[in-house]
Amino acid sequence: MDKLPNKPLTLKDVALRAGVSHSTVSRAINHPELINGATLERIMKLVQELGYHTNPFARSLQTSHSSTIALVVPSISNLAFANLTAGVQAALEEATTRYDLLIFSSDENLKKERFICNLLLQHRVDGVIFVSSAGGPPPTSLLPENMAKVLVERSNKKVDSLILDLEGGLIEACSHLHELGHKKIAIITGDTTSITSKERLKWFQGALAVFGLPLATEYVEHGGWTARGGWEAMLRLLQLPEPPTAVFGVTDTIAMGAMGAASSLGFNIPADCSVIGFNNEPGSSELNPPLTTLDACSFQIGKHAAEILLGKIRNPDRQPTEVKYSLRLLKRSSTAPPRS
Amino acid sequence: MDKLPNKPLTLKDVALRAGVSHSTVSRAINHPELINGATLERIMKLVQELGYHTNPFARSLQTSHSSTIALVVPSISNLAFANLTAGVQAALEEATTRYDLLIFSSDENLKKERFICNLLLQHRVDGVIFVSSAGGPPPTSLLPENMAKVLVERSNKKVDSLILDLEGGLIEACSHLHELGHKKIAIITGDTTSITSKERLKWFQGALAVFGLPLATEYVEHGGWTARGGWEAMLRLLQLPEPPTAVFGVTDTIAMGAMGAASSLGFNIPADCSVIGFNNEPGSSELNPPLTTLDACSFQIGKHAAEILLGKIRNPDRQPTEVKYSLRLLKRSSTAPPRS
DNA sequence: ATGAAAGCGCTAACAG
DNA sequence: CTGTTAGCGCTTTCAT
Repeated sequence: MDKLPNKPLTLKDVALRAGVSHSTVSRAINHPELINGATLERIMKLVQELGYHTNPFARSLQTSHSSTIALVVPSISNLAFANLTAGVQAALEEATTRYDLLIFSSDENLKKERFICNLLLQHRVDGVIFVSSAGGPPPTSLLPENMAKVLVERSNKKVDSLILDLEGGLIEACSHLHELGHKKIAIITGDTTSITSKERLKWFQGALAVFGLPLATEYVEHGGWTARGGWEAMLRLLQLPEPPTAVFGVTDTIAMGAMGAASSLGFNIPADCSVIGFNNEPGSSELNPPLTTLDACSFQIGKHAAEILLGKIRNPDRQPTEVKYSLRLLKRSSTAPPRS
Repeated sequence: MDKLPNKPLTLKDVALRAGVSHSTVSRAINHPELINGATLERIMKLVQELGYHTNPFARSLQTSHSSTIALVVPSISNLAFANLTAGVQAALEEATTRYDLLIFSSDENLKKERFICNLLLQHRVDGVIFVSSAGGPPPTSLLPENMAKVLVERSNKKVDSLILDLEGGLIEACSHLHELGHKKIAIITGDTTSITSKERLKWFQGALAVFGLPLATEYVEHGGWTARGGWEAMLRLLQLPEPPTAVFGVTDTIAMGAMGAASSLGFNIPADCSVIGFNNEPGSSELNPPLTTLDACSFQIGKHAAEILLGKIRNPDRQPTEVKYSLRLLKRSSTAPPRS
């Protein structure tokens, strides 16, 4: 008739019923190989029946690790990052040891990123995955040397990192456009300041150069990472005295907005203007028209990042590596030869 | 020259330097009003300088609350839920006391949902927000009475819940279609089993009835919650001997896929077929054409849910309430009169 | 207003 | 193989 909010069981409760000491129960759970077969069985059955669960606070206090990892993304409400997050979750579910996932949004804001680092420190997460942080140096320096880290889309010799082969990917994209006969090719980046934008712009320009194509300043627009931004940028591009015949959006979302804008103006995609995106976000192949894009395998990368992180936690002495993902160009219907 | 991975400071470290006992430091942090002004100041300055942070495990072990809340969504890589998540994060950031956010995906899977409940139990989260759980009764019964909970898009007298006014919203949507002159209206749901699908279908059918419109069985399709699914469902609909002149997708993502499919077949949206979505996901207004949709304010709802949860944690005795969100129909360009 | 002491539940020596 | 013991770092009576 215990009316109290049933207090969780403790090791002692189990020990009492099993007729052993609480440390034996602890051992049974953490190092079963050290326990007599019969006793072990008896204990584990009891644990099952009673539904005992180790108090994570007590355990963490003792072991000083939290079984928690953190993921820091610029924004969770961005399909590519949401996808990457799902990949991380998937890896965590497959892992043999349970890890909880704490998610933070940095909003591409350096100050907030530092604040988050502080939080990670306080909460003593076992590891952290940083995705394409804001400008400046990755904030990993604010974190203890011995905290496992992996960087995504940002490189740093001293930390494991997963990066994209922007050079190769953008050459492939520009090659495609070049083969179709495009000469006037514009780009819509996310913003003017973020490293992500700058890098994609840089390699895009480099790729154009490979084909002897210049990049006029008026062909560099900024879309604020949103569909709306892509829309507005496209409007500006299309109003140019000499509008581009092809546009690269540094994100599918931006590219989608660009296509919407063009269509709203009565332009036909791809006949009047080709569009290429980046990420292969879910749904991009169902747009009108289906979007040609560079597939960045966000889910896969998230999963891989988590696997690397878990490995690093298990074996902290492994040398940091950098793995480079190549981008695959998915040719769909948003690209075609320019109107002659 | 301490080479060790600098161990975090403890209360004792601070106490030592401040020339007081560790309990005084603890009090200074948790109950400053009990401490002598001068001492308090001295201690807090030290805390600042040294960068001391309470060890969360020790505190939680003592207080048995975790300063962590959980969010359980069907899938994080779904724009509406990602948006809702962002709303939850926003509320947490604005709150006076820090709470960490643990995120779980239930995949609309009852078994997994139960597993997650188990996890929540083990991790002793202070509260949980369940979003449109899988079929069956909400799993809140598996959780201790005294754990704060809020349900989103699922109602339950005994728990705070946020629900959508599907009835009103769908009547508005159908009214719009009816006024435009549509008679042959189809629906693409998410799946055949989930409560979310069933409810939206039910109220859609009810809304059609309000205008004297029947819903033929062949006008009920299922899109698996994805753009691809919406695409395929639309293909089936359009191949019917008598294809619908308007389609309601229970999700913008599904509706987007439906529009893409129609376009790929050479149909013009909205001239040949109107499309209405649900959620007003980011980007829906930049589609080709911009999608008419029922705005479900996901971000706002997430934020509100978190606020309610925090209130509940603070004041557990408050009566559970149910707040109903009305849906606003955003008329954009994907709806028009049917071809005469 | 402050200190001493107990103990949250657990893990990991250390004995036996 | 198992029990005893000593903390992990903190909050909170209970004294003073």
